[in-house]
Amino acid sequence: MTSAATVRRRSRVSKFDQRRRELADAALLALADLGYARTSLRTIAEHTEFSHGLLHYYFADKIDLITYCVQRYKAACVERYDGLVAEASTPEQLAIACGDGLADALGDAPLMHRLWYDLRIQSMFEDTFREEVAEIDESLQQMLWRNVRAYADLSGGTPSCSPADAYALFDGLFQQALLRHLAGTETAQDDLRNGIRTLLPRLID
Amino acid sequence: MTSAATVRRRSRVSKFDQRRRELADAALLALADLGYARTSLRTIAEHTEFSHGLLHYYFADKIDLITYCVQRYKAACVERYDGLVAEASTPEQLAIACGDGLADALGDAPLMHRLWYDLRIQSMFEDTFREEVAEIDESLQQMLWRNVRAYADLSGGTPSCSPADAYALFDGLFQQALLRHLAGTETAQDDLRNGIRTLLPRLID
DNA sequence: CGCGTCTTCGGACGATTGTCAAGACTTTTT
DNA sequence: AAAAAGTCTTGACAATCGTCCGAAGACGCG
Repeated sequence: MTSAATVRRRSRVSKFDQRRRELADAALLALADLGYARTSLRTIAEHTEFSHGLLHYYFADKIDLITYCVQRYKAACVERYDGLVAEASTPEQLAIACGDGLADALGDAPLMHRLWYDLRIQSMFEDTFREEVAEIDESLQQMLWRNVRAYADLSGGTPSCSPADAYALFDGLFQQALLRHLAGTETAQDDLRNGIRTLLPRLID
Repeated sequence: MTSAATVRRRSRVSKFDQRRRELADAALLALADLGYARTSLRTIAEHTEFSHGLLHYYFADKIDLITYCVQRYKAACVERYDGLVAEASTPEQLAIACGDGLADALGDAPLMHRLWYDLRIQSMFEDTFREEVAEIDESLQQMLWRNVRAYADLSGGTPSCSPADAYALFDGLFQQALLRHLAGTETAQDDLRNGIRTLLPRLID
């Protein structure tokens, strides 16, 4: 195989992958709008400039598409939260930054977070996504644990709970705030901010 | 209207309601099996001894049925958790009892709790159940708050967070444990037990 | 018994679903 | 330019969905 052929082939493959990503991103928008239970392949296609038949050219079936969507979502999550470990010189600053960060995330993209929780629940019924979902949960847990450790360092203590427990506690606050936020409660973001800020010191000895 | 007629009518009405409850309970089993997204009226009927047409005799439409299911579920929840405030003479005993209680609930009926989380997510997409779901959340929050207050009394302190935050934290631990339990993690129940036991003292000043 | 009301059944409907295949259009290769 | 490969549209399919309806069964009352 010549070098030129390799480049050409690579280009085709990458174009194929690029369209896959494009379609998956449109599908994510549809899913965020309607939720897993109410999203069909045709409504997904309506979120693109293409027809519904094309989806089966780029994806084997619906499960394949949604699995790929979840992976895309995960990539976006990791990328977004990777540089999110706030820089702060005092534990109070870090706690505030952490609360603000999560409250902003809640306010900026509530529908995407709603979708994430939806898919995570679906993974309890269908084991097709289970693995992917578990990986996302894992990376979110690690992201949060970095913050907890940074807070412990700044305050001169050590974390007094497991990373899994810390993540579960933060996630509980976030999900409850999302629930209220979508129900129209104005104070949901502020409550989350305060909840996070007061939670952090509780996790340190 | 004669007295006899009243009795007859009452009897008819109560028989009508009784069958509604019966069908709703069967529907809950189907929902617990398959989840909201995958449960149709015909699969619900297959969980009963009746045909699918009967469902529309007792319920106006599918939303009516599921709404009634959620109400039934709520009634069961409140009844179950109302007498669950453990009797303990030391804070340590109460913390252990609380952890054991939630861990047992997780182990006894994981599918029902999975359904609860599913419906709570659906309430974020469809506002039909939103009210009912919020009421259930409220009662669960109150149940947990009774335990937190009892713990505070026994340990001679006062709760240092809001009821909503306390519930969110407990719920986060429970949901994460459920996720792991259904994924096959053997230690999920024990982790939940420990998580609850160590969480309670953190909420008290 | 006969009549009327309450229950239940089972088939049918139109709409929607996931899937697929045949063909048209576009781009690349020879 | 011809041929080939890749991309996209369209229409159809079988299955399933929620819903509705006519008829048959069950039951109570005169």
